[in-house]
Amino acid sequence: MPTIRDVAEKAGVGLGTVSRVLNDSPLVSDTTRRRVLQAISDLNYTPSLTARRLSLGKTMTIAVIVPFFTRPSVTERLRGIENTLASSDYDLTIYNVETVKRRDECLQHVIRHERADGVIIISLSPRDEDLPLLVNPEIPVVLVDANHASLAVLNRVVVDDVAGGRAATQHLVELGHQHIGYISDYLEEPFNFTSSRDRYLGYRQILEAAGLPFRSEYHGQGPHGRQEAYENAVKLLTLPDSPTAIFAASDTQAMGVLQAARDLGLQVPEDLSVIGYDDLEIAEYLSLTTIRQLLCLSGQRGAELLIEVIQDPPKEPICEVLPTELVVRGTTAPPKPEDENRGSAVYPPASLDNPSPISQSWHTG
Amino acid sequence: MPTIRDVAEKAGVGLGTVSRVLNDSPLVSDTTRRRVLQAISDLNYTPSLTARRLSLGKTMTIAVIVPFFTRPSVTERLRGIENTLASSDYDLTIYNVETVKRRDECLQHVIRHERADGVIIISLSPRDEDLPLLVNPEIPVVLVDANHASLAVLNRVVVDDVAGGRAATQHLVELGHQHIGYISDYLEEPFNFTSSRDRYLGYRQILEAAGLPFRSEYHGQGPHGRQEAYENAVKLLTLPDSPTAIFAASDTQAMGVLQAARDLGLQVPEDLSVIGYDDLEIAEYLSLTTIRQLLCLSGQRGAELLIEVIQDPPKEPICEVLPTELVVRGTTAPPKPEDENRGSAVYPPASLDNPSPISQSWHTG
DNA sequence: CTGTTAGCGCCTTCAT
DNA sequence: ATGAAGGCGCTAACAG
Repeated sequence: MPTIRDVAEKAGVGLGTVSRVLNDSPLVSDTTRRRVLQAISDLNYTPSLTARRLSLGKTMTIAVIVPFFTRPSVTERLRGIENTLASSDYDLTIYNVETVKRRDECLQHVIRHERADGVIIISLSPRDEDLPLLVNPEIPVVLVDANHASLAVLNRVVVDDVAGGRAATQHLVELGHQHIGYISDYLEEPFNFTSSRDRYLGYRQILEAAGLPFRSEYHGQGPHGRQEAYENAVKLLTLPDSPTAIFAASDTQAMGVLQAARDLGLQVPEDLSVIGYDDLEIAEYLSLTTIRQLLCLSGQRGAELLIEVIQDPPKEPICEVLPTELVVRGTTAPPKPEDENRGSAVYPPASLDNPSPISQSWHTG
Repeated sequence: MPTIRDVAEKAGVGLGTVSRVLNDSPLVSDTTRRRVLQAISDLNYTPSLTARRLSLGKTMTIAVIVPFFTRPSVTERLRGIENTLASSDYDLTIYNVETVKRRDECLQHVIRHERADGVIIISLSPRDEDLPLLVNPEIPVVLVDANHASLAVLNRVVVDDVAGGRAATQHLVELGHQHIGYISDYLEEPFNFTSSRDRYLGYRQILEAAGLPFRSEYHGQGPHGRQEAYENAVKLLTLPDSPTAIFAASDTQAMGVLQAARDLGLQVPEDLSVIGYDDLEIAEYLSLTTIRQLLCLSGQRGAELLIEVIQDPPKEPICEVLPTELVVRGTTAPPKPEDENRGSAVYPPASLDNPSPISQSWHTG
């Protein structure tokens, strides 16, 4: 493997000159430059990234710490990051986090020296005990999708999930629903995700504003996932006084709700309205009403912000808020009139123990 | 930022000694080691990865070149890679490729010096002109999901997609279908993906074995994607003599087929059988019959293989073949008897120009 | 304009 | 068991 020294010899020039043409400095005569270039291509030489990193004191890479990076919402964010990094000089290294232990490892090791020039942390909202690490970090940090009062000291790109939660709930209220369920991740879980909590707040705010009581049995929490949401939805929908509408904290969870409705023989949106959150690509396929957030853009802005911050650190932490938008499709409609005075519904329990494979059937209202 | 030299001074030892305890060499007395360790923790010292890389001549990172890394099948593979790398000392850097130009850039730059100790290339089947780069690479290369005769010289992890294509088609034939369509990516496209082609071969083989004619109008090709598959499916299903079953080259494309069936008022599986490929998580949700391939495992094996190859290069290229499996769910069934002698079906063209949002309804046979 | 020199931080001989 | 010295490949500052 040829080094810069070999090139210098071959071209009959000094070592520094080669370096200069490599970094296209203007301080090289055209003829020398040509000679060096020739030698470079003769030797099939490529500069060593590692050596250059050491010399420059930069790693030329950006690290992303991300939980569960196969979740569609997460990959969209990553795509935004990758896209903007691709047109920069930074490499992208990914640390996927699926356990609390690994999250802590990553926070400790990655943010420290030499692994990256900057870090983007997705959806992981640092605990108070992590803050010291992040507030005066050795390398710049940008948080994406982590909203927390105490995070005001950090650079971040967020969405107003409380407002999103309000928008979703408001939509259902305006349709005339009075029995509105909410299905989400555990509000308290070890990763300290904030989105379910914030959307929950918005949900509560609208209920209150509309004079509707909050009922804890209308709130199904569980691990993130379609299947878990399915189970929670079944619980809500078999309640004596079951909701006529369900707000799911993500499109994935909304899919579980739709599945539950199907298996219980409920028509969507006639018998049950469902609204999701995210506007994944699949939401359109399912004709799912949802709250759109700009996932890909959040990654893009996060990466752009990080690069800015690396280039010149801001005095004050920067916070960028991305908008949300209600997208009305086919899974929400006014409740049936008779739902007003319905008693306890009875469903064939057989379909629960042994849910029929698929018998889906809903129409736009 | 403290260096090894600071630690040495603080501990009152030589620079080499610190290095030794860092790499837990046995050639250090217990007392000295303790003293050094103390200094390290006092100074909150961490060794510089970059310097160590340069000195060791290793990058301690593995690069993955991957097209369209937001596709679910791809992220599953990536997850397998990430998981096995997480428990190793390697970092993972990702090069996402969405254009041919970028693919070529990546092949050129990444495989060359110093960016990584090894490369995993997913689903990108190198052209003959790329082979020289890969056959005597500067760093080890493992291909995942790239099957090609001329690739026998490379390490790789593959699935027998021809067999998978056969299995899918065979299943439909056994159910009694005689009019079987195939919807896939373009068989020839710039990225040189092999999967659609191989599955196509399997499809053809079974048709022939079953004495069924191949009809080119039964093969819909287009760019990868649900929407594109939808449009192709509509074409097939509005043919005068439309197929009673469709084999889609991926679950994503199968979703487009299901959507088309829905919009055309066809019941699945009564009027139309659909089989996909991959067994994505969503396949179960959709009760989609499909060919399962072990996506996550393919990534895992790829990473493991690469690490092996880095540690000691094999004499002969290693090829590992992963199995496929037919998973029968609710979208395939025998054709209706009356389909045998059906003429040209007539569908309301309105539903094509303005497809109804969702009116899905199928049952297991 | 260009050659030379001194690091960047660490690992690894080589003496001791 | 340990300290000193040389080198990994490159950049940047300094003379010329």
